[in-house]
Amino acid sequence: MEKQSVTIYTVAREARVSMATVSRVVNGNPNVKPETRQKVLDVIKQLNYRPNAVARGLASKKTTTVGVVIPNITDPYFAELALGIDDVASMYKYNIILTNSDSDDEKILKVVRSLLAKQVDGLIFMGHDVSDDLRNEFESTNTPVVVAGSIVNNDALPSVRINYQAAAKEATEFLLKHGDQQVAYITGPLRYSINGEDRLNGYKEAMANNNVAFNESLVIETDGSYQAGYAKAQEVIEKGLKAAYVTDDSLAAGLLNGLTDAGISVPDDFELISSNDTNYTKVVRPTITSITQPLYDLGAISMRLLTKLMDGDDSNDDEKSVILDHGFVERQSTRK
Amino acid sequence: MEKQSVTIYTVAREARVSMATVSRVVNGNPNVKPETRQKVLDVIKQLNYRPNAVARGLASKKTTTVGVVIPNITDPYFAELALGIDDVASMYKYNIILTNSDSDDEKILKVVRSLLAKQVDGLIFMGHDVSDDLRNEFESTNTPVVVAGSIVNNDALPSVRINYQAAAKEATEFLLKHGDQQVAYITGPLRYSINGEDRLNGYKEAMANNNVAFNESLVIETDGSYQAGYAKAQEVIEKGLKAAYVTDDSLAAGLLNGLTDAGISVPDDFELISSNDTNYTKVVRPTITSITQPLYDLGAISMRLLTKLMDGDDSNDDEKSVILDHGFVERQSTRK
DNA sequence: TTGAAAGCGCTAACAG
DNA sequence: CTGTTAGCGCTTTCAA
Repeated sequence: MEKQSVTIYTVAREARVSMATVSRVVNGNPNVKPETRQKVLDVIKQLNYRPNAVARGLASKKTTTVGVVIPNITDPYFAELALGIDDVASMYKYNIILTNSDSDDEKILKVVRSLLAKQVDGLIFMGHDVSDDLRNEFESTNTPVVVAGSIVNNDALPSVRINYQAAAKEATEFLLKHGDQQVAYITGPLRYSINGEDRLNGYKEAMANNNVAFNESLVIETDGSYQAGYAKAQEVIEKGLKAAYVTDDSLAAGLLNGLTDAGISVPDDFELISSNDTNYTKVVRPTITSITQPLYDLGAISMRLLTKLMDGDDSNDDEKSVILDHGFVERQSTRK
Repeated sequence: MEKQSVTIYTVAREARVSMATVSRVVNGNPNVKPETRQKVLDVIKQLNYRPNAVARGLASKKTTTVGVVIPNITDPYFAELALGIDDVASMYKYNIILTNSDSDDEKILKVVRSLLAKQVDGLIFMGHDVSDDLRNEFESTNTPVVVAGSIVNNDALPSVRINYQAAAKEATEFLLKHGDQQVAYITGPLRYSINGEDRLNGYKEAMANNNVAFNESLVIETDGSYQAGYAKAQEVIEKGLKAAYVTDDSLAAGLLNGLTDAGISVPDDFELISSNDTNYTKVVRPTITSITQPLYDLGAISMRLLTKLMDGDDSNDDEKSVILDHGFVERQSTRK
């Protein structure tokens, strides 16, 4: 009992007009006599006609679909951005092909190619890194690309982010001003420029500003996970550290819980500041003092920027990159 | 400097073969002489030819894309399912159009229609409810649909889930056996059948089994959010309650923190069990005892089932619905 | 205001 | 093993 599909041709025949006319009314073209329009509309409703977006895409070379690559949907940081992206996308009548990249360069390349093959009108890339092959791919396509959050070393591409270096500097100085001389820098992979350059530079800058020598052994690298944070509590205790600026909320939450479970009292015995202001920082106890980022807006504005690019609005090449304001919120993981 | 797009025709001409042959090579059709294949492959590489998936979709009536509707990406429960879906999808070479529905019936209908217009090969629906219009939509399309998690009143549609009633019953009985006679049922919206029927029935069943009368005032309805849980702590304290089975992890986490911040000690003064075993239950302190669900698998198996349906494998109509095993894990929010 | 007709780039018989 | 030929369902000139 396969339903017979009703096409634009069926409608045209039934309404005794041409396909062109049907196409016009479907697309809201004003050059149609009201009576004709009504007649067509009636037939469309009666037949329950639904335009085939694939055919439309082929003919018009627009798919009203944008690709979004995300390292991991279950990461609250990126999920929040994705929410902003999706909201604005649907506001502009775009659908989103969302693909997990697992931060794996091979897979990233694969999905980007697949997205491009599907003729997405634009692409939003979230990730920690842009490999050479990927950069190549982006440069050799006409499809506009926007980088959202997390990447900086990338002036070639339009991007939306905050000033990670300044934020890290402020967080570190906050700790320094509390008299913590040995502020650790506990981080996700340093090969990601956001960790290995921007934030680390901010950290160093704060140290320099306060005349405390940079100490390599205070830089503690992890994979950025909750588990890694939990496990590092031991090392932190052994080293007798008293404070840390942490680059990821999951990492910070893990560290916090590891410390607490080991009998260390935060913030009395240890002060902690994190970077992303995701739910992690608010759900744990004590809550975590953090740099704040407009997560939703980071995504929303990326998508908004992309719509402009897709509309061919290259007018202001100067503002291809958008830096949003960040903030800072004191919670319970630091002392008053 | 718009790049001239290279089509199958360009390749055919350059390789001095027909489009059909190029198509065969691209699609791995074995009926091509090795030398010819090589020649075509060379030209493809040289021209950097990429097949246009939209054209392919139009011609073949397959888009290798599936639609996924999700209430909210940032909800860890659904995000985990989405991860499973995406992994299996990419395993089977499908892309995913992921759309947030905000649990809004109007919007759900809109996105489902849009997905169908885009000729997705299949659809995975995550949500709390299926409105009449939506059910209608699903029934009048040939596109296979699988419901993943959360919905039960829906025997018409293939679905993948756990036995929510049995799980709720076990959780409630655990509390009852601890001597808590006044076990509250703190829930998200009761209009969702999963809360208003399945879990509630499990709760009642447990009460009946243990000869404790069902008490309407122990059923506390909320919107299911962390904030709602936090706020409800007050009411719980005023009512002098000592234990609760909670239907959502965010809700449970909020309640827990609300209680703790109000000076109530969990589990000494109050026992708490939650339902979904998301990160929430593991990150808070005390950690939350919970029903466990194979979240990732729920998604993965939904997608796997969908691939079968898309392949037209209607062979076993009997097992259209899959019920996965659930479990239970004791953590710190209940006494030993 | 409307229609005819030429594609969009590819797949899928069918014939050879 | 390979080529020819219709489409897939729609948009978009171009004329009328």
